[in-house]
Amino acid sequence: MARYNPKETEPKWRQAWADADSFRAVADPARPKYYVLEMFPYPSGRLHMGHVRNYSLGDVIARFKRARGFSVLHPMGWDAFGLPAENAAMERGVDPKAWTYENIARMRAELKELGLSIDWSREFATCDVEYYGKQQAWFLDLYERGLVYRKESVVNWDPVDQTVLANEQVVDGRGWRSGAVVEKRKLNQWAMRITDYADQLTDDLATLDRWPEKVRVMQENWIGRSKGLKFRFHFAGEGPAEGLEVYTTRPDTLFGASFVGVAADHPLAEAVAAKDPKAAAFIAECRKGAATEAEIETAEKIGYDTGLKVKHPFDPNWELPVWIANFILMDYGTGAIFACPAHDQRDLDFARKYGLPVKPVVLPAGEDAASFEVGDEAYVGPGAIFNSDFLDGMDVEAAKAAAIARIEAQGDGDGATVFRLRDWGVSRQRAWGCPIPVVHCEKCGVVPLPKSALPVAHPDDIEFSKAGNALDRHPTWKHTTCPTCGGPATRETDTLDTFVDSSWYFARFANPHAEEPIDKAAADYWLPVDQYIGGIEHAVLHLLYARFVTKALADDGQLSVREPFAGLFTQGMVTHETYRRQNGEWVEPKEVEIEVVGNTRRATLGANGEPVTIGDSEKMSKSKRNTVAPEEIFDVYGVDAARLFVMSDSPPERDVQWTSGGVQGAWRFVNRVWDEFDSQPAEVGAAEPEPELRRATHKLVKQVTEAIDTFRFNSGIARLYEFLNLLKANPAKGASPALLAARQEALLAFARLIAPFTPHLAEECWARIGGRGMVVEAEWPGFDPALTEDAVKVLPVQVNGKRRGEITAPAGAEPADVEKIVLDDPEIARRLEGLTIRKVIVVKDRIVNIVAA
RNA sequence: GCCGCCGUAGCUCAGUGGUAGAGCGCAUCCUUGGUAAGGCUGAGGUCGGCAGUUCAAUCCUGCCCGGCGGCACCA
Repeated sequence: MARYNPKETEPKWRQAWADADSFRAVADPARPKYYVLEMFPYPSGRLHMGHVRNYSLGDVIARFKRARGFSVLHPMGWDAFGLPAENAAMERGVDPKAWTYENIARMRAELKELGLSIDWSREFATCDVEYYGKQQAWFLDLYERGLVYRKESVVNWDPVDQTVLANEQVVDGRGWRSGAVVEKRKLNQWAMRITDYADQLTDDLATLDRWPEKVRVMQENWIGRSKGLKFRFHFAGEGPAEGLEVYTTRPDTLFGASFVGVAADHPLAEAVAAKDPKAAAFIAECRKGAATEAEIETAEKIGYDTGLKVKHPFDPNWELPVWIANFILMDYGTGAIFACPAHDQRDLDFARKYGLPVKPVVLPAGEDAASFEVGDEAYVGPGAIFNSDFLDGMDVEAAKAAAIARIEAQGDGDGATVFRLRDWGVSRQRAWGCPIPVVHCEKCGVVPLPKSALPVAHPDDIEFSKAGNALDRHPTWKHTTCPTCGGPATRETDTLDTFVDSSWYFARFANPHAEEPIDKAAADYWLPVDQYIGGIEHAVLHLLYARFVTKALADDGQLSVREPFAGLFTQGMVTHETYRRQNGEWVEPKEVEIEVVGNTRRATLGANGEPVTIGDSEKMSKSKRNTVAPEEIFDVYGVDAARLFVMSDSPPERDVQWTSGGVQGAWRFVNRVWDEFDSQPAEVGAAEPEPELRRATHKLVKQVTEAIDTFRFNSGIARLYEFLNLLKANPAKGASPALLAARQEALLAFARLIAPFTPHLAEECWARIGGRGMVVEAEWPGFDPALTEDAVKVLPVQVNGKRRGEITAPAGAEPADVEKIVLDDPEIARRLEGLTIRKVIVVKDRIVNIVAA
């Protein structure tokens, strides 16, 4: 009996797959296609357990679908532009390009060691000039279509990274990478008109039925579509001639209006402040506070009465005061509102504070119009409109429509849809990114380059010793000539947000060597991605941008699909216990020794026996030092054990806690599986297989197949563990020919069932028992539904709901026959002594319950 | 405040309207030429709490408690 040795076995099979070119994706019209993609990694230089989990999950799907006859595309690439390379350049004086490609080489080797079924012939990095040059080409196409534009705008400026951030990259007022408090700056910026697609991006979420509900809700909230009315108030007396435009989603409550409010940054507020020092002081106060989201949320509502009045749109004799209020946002709607305190909590808080009228106009069902009052809580529910002239008696929706119609007829405004989503600012003041292919000419202004001038590549000698944009500092690179007039011009030195790089890479994988950015025929075959896998942290960043770019490129005729990812799976994190010394320093798991006494665990520092505090299990991170290096695990237990463990211990969407005991358990399983295959004799004869094991095998195939289909990988693995115990209970040693035959059938199935999880072990086992070819070429095992059911059922017998015994009956036995067996059973009869049977409930093949008194 | 997920053995998690499961850990024993290893056996659970529906609830329904995540002055 030879011990299983992954160090020899695993590289051997990886070489065999490579030699056979097993994972090359081939567009085969005779077979259905399946595109599996995991979010591509940033090449930090080292693989972490999160990668191991992410790519193992995708590999299970890819191998499973291949075995089921699909033509599978499972590619890999590198999200390779970005700040870490520039930081490394600044800190260590290395060249960012060389640094990045060295990291890629290291990580590629590690990923290959994982034994992933990837078509490496399609690999590319976003920093390859062959890739970003194509990105420049479609950037120009979108510029042509008016989807890319330049504007001066107030932007989020990260003072640490010295670059602009998109709204999506600002979290709680801080840069998502640097954590620095973001400042506001006015800059000339490139932007993409994602807002042109806001409606489609919202509507099409409904078609993404294989996305997690959670992600769809997050995107819907982020886009924030609302339908309402934009209209103008006319001033009574003093005030700008053009009036004051407001936006509302509640035109039905117009007769409950109490005042009109504008944001502190609103032009009207600024105009008032120019003449009124008190107003100026108030605005200054509004600007002072409100640095972080948390402060904005808790800030008290304050306001300033400008003294201006506007006329109510439906009653020229009714005048409303105009206030400046801190709770109104300039960058949403028109920065001005009409307030109906009875039916909006913010307006109500404000009205109560400043003694403004509160007039209810929506009457909840069951309330009386004469007595209904609003106290400290605004009524926002449905009801009948009252106190509202021509709207009286209508429900909320009808009144909205009627009010909008009246305003439109008066020429004061129109029904409008407003979004929270802003255009996507894509300029970054960084050198290590995709250069924006335009020049600035003194005579012609901003001039896009012709495609013949592409790619616009980086210079090789960028100098990174200082912060800021090294591309802009370069002595010669930016100086060029204008393609229009031939005069002197300077290149744009901003580069594109790296989220642009990742917004179309999945389409490039269809044919990464194509002349055009996207090989349409290839993309038509492979897209959309059937199963996309990655972390939930990209729910509104990458996943929204990729959807937008897909739609924009589809409208430009470069793609046929309008959604890039038909299925999305968001996997959980890999966590580990945290350990701290008495002085609070974090300690790495490998420095800690754990002692188990009964049910309590004690930790000490291996080096000196100092006690260590065991903390919660948290996401593996450098800062808390609770990481486990994949390569060290591979070295001790092999790749298969590591893959198996990250998938066995939790459902894929949940966090998985890494423990040394857990991986040892997986390692033992690997060995026990091998023992079982190794114990099977080479010649098993041709006997009729023993039926019990045979049934168990078919049941197993059914269960594991369904578990993989529904992303319950841990559950499938649990079934495999159980089945191995069953095989051990039916050993080859001393087995009858019938049992040996059943074992052979079981093992042939088992090797294929474990292949998606532990592919190297599967090959070794398959070869050991004489499987034909390699497992990667074998069909997924089928099962006979009739054999997944037991021939004889053990039925528990309950008396008054409590288990009192069991009987055996043939599968599918009729209730009357079962009842007879039960009543003939002496043990049951004893339990029923002195009782009258009122009812016997027989659930076919499941259970019997006797109700007796 | 709103929405979602979760609560089952000491730990991490499966599971089902009808006999409560796995891995790890723990205990006993065996093996001592797989040996910083292997194997056998076992203990351990009012399935978060309280009601309801049902012949029968860990599972369905409602309320409550606890944990996690997302959104939130968006008119």
